[in-house]
Amino acid sequence: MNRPPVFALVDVNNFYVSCERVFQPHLEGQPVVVLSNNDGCAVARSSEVKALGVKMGTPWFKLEDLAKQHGIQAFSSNYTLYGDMSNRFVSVLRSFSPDIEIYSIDECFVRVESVLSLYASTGAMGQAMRHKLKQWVGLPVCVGFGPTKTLAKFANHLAKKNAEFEGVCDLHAMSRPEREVWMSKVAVGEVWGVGRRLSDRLTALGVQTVLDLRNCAPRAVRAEFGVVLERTCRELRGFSCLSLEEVAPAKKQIMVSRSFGSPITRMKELEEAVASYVGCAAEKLRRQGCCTSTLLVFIHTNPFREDLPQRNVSLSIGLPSPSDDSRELTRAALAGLGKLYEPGYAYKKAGVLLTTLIPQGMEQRGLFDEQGQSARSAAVMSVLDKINARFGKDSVKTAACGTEGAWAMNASRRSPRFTTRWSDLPVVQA
DNA sequence: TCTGGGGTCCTAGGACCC
DNA sequence: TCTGGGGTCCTAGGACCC
Repeated sequence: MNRPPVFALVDVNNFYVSCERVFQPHLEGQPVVVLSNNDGCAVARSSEVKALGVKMGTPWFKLEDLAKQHGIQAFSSNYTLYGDMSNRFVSVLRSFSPDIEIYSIDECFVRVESVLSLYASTGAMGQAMRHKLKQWVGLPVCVGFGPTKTLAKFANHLAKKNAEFEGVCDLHAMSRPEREVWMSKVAVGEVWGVGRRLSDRLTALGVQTVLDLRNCAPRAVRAEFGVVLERTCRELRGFSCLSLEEVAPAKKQIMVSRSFGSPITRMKELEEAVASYVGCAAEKLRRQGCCTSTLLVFIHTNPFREDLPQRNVSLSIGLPSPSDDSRELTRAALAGLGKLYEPGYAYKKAGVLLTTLIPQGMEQRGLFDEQGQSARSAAVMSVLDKINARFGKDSVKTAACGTEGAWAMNASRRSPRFTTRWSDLPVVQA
């Protein structure tokens, strides 16, 4: 029963925009963008907006004229909504196959060779996925099938860009010459794992299309570009090098950083922002069941304002013994911030990075730690997390976070949390 | 006026060990 | 004139992903 692997890559079309449309159906067919934090850049575009030539990551202020002209509707990021919709997306996919890797908020790899016999064809399985996800969750997806992850990604790309596939592309169903024709039509930069830099270097060497890269000798690719691209090359040739990661590996670092709604000059506000980020990072840390022994704090000014003095500094702080206690981490971070802060600059962004993450119970305790201290700390943090889980984020936080939030980011265009707050439930008129 | 956030992996070089 | 071999750990920087 050792069938060769068949990977499906299921990807939601314009995920954030599609989530907004589920609860605001009048947006269907309209040009819509979703903006990054602080309403900075366009990070999701409806097909109507893409057709206007708007590129991923375009700053919103550069788009406003075009938006007025074409009636583009813009939304602030509503991560609570997108996260919840993502969970629903995954749970529907699990009804097709138990072998799933959640690759990103809007994409899953699925191993399907063990369940394909339930369908008339691989393509039929793909259409069944599309139909069920649209009906149950309201999200439009494309599906690509291939013998490796990289090829499934490529198939998904074809399904997205070419209407004749009707949202599902199965590379197995093609003849070899047919596959090669498609590979010769797509630029090498579209391959998963080939970014701008590699794409430029490859093109300069005459490797311009997906087919060109597939036809390279893997050994030569390794010598010139390293082991990562060699794997990509082998995957394009149909040898599976990347396996399905069903259990998400524990994070190796936890980062929380934000740009401010408006620049900050005062220490007090920086402290509040950093304390808030630490609280958020510490909560993630506890959810993963880890503690940390190193914490990095950074602050910087707005790099786009070349007319203003710039400051970009960070400090790594070692803790006397590993901790997951928001209060201890906050103390350490604020002490570090005190050393970084210089008046006279307009700070635009700050952040916290937890690096050395150690599983709970494996930590090396300090020689002079008091007995029982850790148990008390764990009890307090557990209550804190329970209250916030029940009554909403930030119901309880350290006093260092302040209450004014003058530094908070802009999100004036955010839609309601339709699926996660009683007060935001959509109302259906009878 | 206005430009996101959060990750991973690989490599090279230096410090240090026996 | 002439100075080994094998290894780990850490950091910084570069590349990639969504």
